[in-house]
Amino acid sequence: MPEPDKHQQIIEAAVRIFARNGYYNSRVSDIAKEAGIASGTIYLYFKTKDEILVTLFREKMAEFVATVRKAIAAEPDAVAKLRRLIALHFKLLEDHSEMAEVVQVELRQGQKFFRGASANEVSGYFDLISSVLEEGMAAGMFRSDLPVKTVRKVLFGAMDQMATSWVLGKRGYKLSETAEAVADIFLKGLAAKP
Amino acid sequence: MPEPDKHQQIIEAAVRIFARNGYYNSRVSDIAKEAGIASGTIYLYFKTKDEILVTLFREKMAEFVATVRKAIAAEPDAVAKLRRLIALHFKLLEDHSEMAEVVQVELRQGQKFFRGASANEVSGYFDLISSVLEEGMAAGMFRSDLPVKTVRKVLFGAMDQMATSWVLGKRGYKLSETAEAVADIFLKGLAAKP
Amino acid sequence: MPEPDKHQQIIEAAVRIFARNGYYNSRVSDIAKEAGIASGTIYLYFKTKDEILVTLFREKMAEFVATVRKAIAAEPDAVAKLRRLIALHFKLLEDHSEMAEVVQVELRQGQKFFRGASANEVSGYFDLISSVLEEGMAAGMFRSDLPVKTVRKVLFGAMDQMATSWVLGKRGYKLSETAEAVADIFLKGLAAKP
Amino acid sequence: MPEPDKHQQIIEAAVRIFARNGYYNSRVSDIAKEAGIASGTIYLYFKTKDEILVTLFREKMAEFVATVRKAIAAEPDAVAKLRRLIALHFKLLEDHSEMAEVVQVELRQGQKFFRGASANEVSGYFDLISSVLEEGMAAGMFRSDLPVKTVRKVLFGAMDQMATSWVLGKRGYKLSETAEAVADIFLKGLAAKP
DNA sequence: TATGAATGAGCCTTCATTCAT
DNA sequence: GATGAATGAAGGCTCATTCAT
Repeated sequence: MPEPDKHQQIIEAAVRIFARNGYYNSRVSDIAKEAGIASGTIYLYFKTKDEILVTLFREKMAEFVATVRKAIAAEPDAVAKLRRLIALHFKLLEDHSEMAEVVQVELRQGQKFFRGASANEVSGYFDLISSVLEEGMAAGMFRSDLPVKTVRKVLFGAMDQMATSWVLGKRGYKLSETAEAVADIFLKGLAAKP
Repeated sequence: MPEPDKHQQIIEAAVRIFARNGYYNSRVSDIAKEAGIASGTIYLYFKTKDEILVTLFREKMAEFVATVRKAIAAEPDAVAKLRRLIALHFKLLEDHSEMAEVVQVELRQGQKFFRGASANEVSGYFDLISSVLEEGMAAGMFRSDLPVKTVRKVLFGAMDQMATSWVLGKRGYKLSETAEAVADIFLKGLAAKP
Repeated sequence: MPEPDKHQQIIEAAVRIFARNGYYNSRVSDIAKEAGIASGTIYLYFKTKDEILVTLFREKMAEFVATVRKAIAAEPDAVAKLRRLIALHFKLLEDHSEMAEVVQVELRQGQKFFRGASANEVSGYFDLISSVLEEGMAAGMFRSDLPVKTVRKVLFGAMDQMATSWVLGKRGYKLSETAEAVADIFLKGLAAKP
Repeated sequence: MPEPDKHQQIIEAAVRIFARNGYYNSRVSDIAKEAGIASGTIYLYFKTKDEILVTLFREKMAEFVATVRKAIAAEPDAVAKLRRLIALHFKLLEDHSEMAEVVQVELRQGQKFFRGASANEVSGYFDLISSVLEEGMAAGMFRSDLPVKTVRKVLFGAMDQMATSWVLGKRGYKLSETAEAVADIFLKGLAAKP
């Protein structure tokens, strides 16, 4: 009976290793060493090296989405939900900087990440964002003259780029402190008011 | 005397091959075959496989930035420039779909791309965007109460995500037709007007 | 736990392969096949192909010197020691003809052998020869009017050339039977006595 | 009509290059550059890279033997001839230190040098040495109780080792100044006289 | 379950040699 | 003859994966 502990150990070790060296420059044996087990043992829990990456992302993403979903549920309206979502997106990455490194930088491996299994995981988050947008439109708080999909991509892209930039810049400032500005642009736009 | 033609042949072949298989799943010999030359010939023009990727990006990016810069120079004001920039960003990727594949998907190899030499190339584009934003702020067309850097990241992130999504979705629609919606959100914001 | 057996297997296989084809014309995979293992296994025991050669020489040389040292210790005086050393030098090469092939012919790779690590191993043998010479000089059995270093080189060179010539001549006679003549020339000289 | 000049240029360039980097670490293109010609031109004068080495040795060796032969012809008897031969052997190497590097160190490539064509060239020198020895034996100046071949090998080996040692020791002293000691040991032997 | 030694397919790169100009 | 760009075979080394213990 596979120990869930060991599974988790491997995932956590992989996060650290991938964050440090990148996926292609990490050996399975590096992960094993970091996890304090033999490299063969990895294969009792994961079929391939790729599967580690995919599983890691799947699980972390699910956790992430669950946390965000729960948090925004407590907010009174779509605008508040949106602000909370943005703030939390940044806060969670900030608090898990190794994971942020993996997600923002290492996981952007073409074939492996964007296509393939992980697509499904990401779409869970996309759906969550979309639901907030739709709620806001229905409530008349958000404009309804734009395709939700486009709006969702614009918002996600904006947050994602903020995060990537923060990771690449060696995390030299607090990502979460930029949340309000991002929410503000997204809600009110850049144009000067007449 | 190394022919510039051959250099270009190799770059173009590499774009096609990387777009098809991804960088790590492309053999140098694949590129050579695609270019119709012997694999050893590659090494008369590039020191390593990595250098092909980096050079490819550098040159294509420089071209891209030059094209955009020239186009927006003709526009009368910052708002027009911004709309033109967004439209062109999408149009150029649309017209070079293999390059788009490489840039949006394959090139996101952590260590190799974001860090390293390519960082400089990207920042050329970032600077261009920033200059438009600053021009608009100076002219009173854009809000001045937000950090330019943040605004720039939001815009770039939005465009980038639109592009990535389009590439991953097998380019099943016209990316350039989404340009106006993106510009609109960015300028006017999502919030419903009172 | 890396098996010492396998280390030795590889060394012995390498001796046979190098003796047969020469270092530069031997593939690592040839050694692996000869040792009855997979070629990747070699790299669990040696970092590079070069390291096999160097290690091989180091170990065999240490063995050689130890054997000679032990044998001459039993001899009563410097002349007897010298004769024994010459006889054993030849006998040992004769009994390990593949190793002789490698040492006399293949190992004379400029950069790799003479310079570099192996220099230290050779000097162990040189020191042993020198100590016998010095003992003989101190005892008044050998002339003291000549630099020990020169005498040592002359002796070693003479033995070495005898060995090389024997190896190149396909070992068509018994090398050890020439030992006495060599010792005789070295001790008494070529000049006719008045 | 192949220019003899170009042939010689290539040989001289090869001596310098091989002396500097060793045979296996020298590229044909290095030799070409050193000779101030295009690498393809080499192949108008030599069939292969190997042939350069072999020819180089053949020609230099022939020159060497001719010089020594002529010099000793002028000497009155076998002892004088022998002393002259030893002195000249050292002197010539000393005066052509790049060639010495090649001959003593780089040329000792098993398969390529000792066997194969070069064997013939060396034997010319061996014959010359033998002829002096035989002359001395016939004249009663040298002992006749030893096989000429053995005596010849001992002498050549002694000289060769002196030279090798001098080359490896970065030529930090004058090789030619050791000639007398070598001759002395060879003629009178090491044993103390009663 | 756990181990880690062993496997061997895979690939980048080098460089002697060729040949069209 | 001279050039040097082009060729392409060859091989050292890595590392994900397996499997006997």
